[in-house]
Amino acid sequence: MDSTTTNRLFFDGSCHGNMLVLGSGDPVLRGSRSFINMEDSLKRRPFYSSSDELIEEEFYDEQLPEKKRRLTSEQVHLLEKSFETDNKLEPDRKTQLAKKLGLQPRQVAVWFQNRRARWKTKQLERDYDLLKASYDSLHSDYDDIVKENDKLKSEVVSLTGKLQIKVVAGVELNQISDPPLPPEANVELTVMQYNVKVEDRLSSGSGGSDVVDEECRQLVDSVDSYFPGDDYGQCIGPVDGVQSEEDDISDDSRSYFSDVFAAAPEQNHQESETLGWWVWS
DNA sequence: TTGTGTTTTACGACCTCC
DNA sequence: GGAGGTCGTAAAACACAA
Repeated sequence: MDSTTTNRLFFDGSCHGNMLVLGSGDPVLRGSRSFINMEDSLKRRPFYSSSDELIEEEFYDEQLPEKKRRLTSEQVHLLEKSFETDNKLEPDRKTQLAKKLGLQPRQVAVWFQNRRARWKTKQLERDYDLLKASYDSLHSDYDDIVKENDKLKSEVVSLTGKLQIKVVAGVELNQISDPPLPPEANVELTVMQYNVKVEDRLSSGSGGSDVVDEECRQLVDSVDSYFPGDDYGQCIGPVDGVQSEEDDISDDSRSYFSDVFAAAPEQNHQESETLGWWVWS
């Protein structure tokens, strides 16, 4: 048992001779208490319930252990009202309150100390709740942005793939054209149109099957799901001026995608870098 | 009734301010 | 240096489920 524990052993009765009797219907003995530690005997302080209960001084028993008792609801109510007015306790106010409540000034001071501690705990809980609500809101916004980001990314990938297929189509059509299309020709064919033309050519018995590159056919056959791979680059030649009549895009967009086409083989190897900033986590 | 968790009262140690 | 504050904690009082 440490000194603190020892000091907290109470004795019923007080060297100061104060004795408190029970309030009506209250079984709690209202005696004055202090510590058992002899070194602290001079620090002993009596407890009081109310000033008008300080009677029958000779009734107390020094041999009985002190009982810690709670303040009455009236005392607590008055203390609470005072606390609402000001949570700090000036000496005058402390004295007045103690006198009014029939308590030791020290008890009033301790009550305010403990009350401030409880208030602080509650305040911390309120602050935590506010911060958590704020965090949850931000997190929700973040999730929405990530979803929108993913959606836009997949849209870009899909559109880029489709446009690259059209480039391939333009190149192959040029290869099988008789006579070949001039390099600067503006190839305005959709993938569907390309497929029809190629099939017509192949079915004509002209021996054109040797011309069609099998790998490039595969690319054409998978327009919707195709994502640029390592093989498609070899099928792509100079593509300046290629555009589709189906794409309702601005001049700026066109020039952007032209750059994409020209850089496609390189992009194929650097895609993760190119799109890296899209990814937040 | 009893075991257990929570609240309240009270204290010591330490810190800050005048 | 003293008064009064916070902080951490002990222990009584209290609430409540089993």
